[in-house]
Amino acid sequence: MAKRKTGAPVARTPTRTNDPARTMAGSLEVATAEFANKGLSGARIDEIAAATRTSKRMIYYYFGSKEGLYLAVLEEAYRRMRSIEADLQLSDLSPEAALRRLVEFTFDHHFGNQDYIRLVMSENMQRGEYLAQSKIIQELNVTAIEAIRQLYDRGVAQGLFRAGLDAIDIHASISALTFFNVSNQHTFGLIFKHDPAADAARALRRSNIVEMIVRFVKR
Amino acid sequence: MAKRKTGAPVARTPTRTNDPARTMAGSLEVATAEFANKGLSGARIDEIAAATRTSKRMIYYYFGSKEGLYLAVLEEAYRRMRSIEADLQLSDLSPEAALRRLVEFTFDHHFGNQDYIRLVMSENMQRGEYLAQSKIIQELNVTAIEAIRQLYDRGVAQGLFRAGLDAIDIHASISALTFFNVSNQHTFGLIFKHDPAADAARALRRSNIVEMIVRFVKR
DNA sequence: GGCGAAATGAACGAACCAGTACATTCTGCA
DNA sequence: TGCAGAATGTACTGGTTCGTTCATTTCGCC
Repeated sequence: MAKRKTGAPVARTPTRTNDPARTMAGSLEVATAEFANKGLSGARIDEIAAATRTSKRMIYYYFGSKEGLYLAVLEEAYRRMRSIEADLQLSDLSPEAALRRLVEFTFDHHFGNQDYIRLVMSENMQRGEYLAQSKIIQELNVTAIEAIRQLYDRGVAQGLFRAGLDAIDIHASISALTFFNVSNQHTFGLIFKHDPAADAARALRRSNIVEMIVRFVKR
Repeated sequence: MAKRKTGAPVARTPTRTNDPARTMAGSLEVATAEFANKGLSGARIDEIAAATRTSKRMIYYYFGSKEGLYLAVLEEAYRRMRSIEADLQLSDLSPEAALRRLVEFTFDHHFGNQDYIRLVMSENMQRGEYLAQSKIIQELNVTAIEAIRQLYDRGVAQGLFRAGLDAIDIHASISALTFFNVSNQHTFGLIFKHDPAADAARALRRSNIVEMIVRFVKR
């Protein structure tokens, strides 16, 4: 468990090990969970520091302020999201299959990354104030839109999809349906179907969402 | 502007007027805006008090704690929402017309009550912790579901809608599409179509959402 | 018209929390 | 191998914020 630099002087009491990269990465990871759980104003720097291998002093050293840390967390979350989304290979599927796969993937992905969802919710509560400061965000949704546009255009060309739709609009619908499913699970799911067969209910919801999008696009 | 109880003694300097109902109502109104704007942890009791005709002392007198005030705000918001939703007269429209009207209404209503949306977002950030304490909430969505179920059953009976769908699921989709349109406007709208012709874009979005729901339900 | 309870006002306190001053240790490089 | 700058530890502070204490005024009611 104890970590000791090889060849480090045996003397000296607990020798410190400088590792900026680890320090920053560790802070970011803990901060992501904290901000996702409690939002910007609810999060506590002291708590983040306590859960880290490092100290509050270091967080301010690297990120400057609570807001700076929050912005770094946000950017990192978006970055991660984009890198995953890029992996989808839609071009070698038929338009409809590609669309189904995209929706299914988005649904699963949102469900599997609730911290990301909560960060986005939090940022919307701040009216996008911090996101507006960041360049990196702009690129994210644009690539998602592009994927849809290509797939959609193929579908129209083949006479499978009806023409005149907007890729942005389709993207908005997919996001809305899959995002809400996670973001509002507490106020919405509170009323009905609780735990019993939650997996089955989710699978049903998933297929309904796919169906809804496909029906909207098809001729 | 100055208020003076009729027949009150003319002597005495600024005579106080006890008015519990006004005090509570005023506090609730201001608190609603504050909580909607900044969330539970971001809101400040002192700021709420400062914006009221009354004092912080009174807020604690009536609501006990910050959380108590928050819960009262939440319940009041839900109550108001329910009373408005009940006004919809769907039974004398054809099933499809009724469905369209319901979706349009929900869309407009969410757009016009952004404080409510933000309160719900906030509550989801708290994982529904406070909503769970409240009885009144349960009833709200149930009536909305009932309205859909009736309309849907009529449509199925007339052979217009396909059978086998779940009213809750339809409600989820309507809510998701219309809620997201407001809740995520900042992180989503940031990238594309800004102010120019925002109204036109919203109208288009609205009709697309209606279309999507109708297509999903129809045979 | 007076009495007890409800309602209100002003100021205070104790905890909390973002951010910092000061001192020390490590590390790459000359 | 020694030094300059980067990285880190400790302890503190100044302001904020929820909640309360103490005292007073108003109101319903008999």
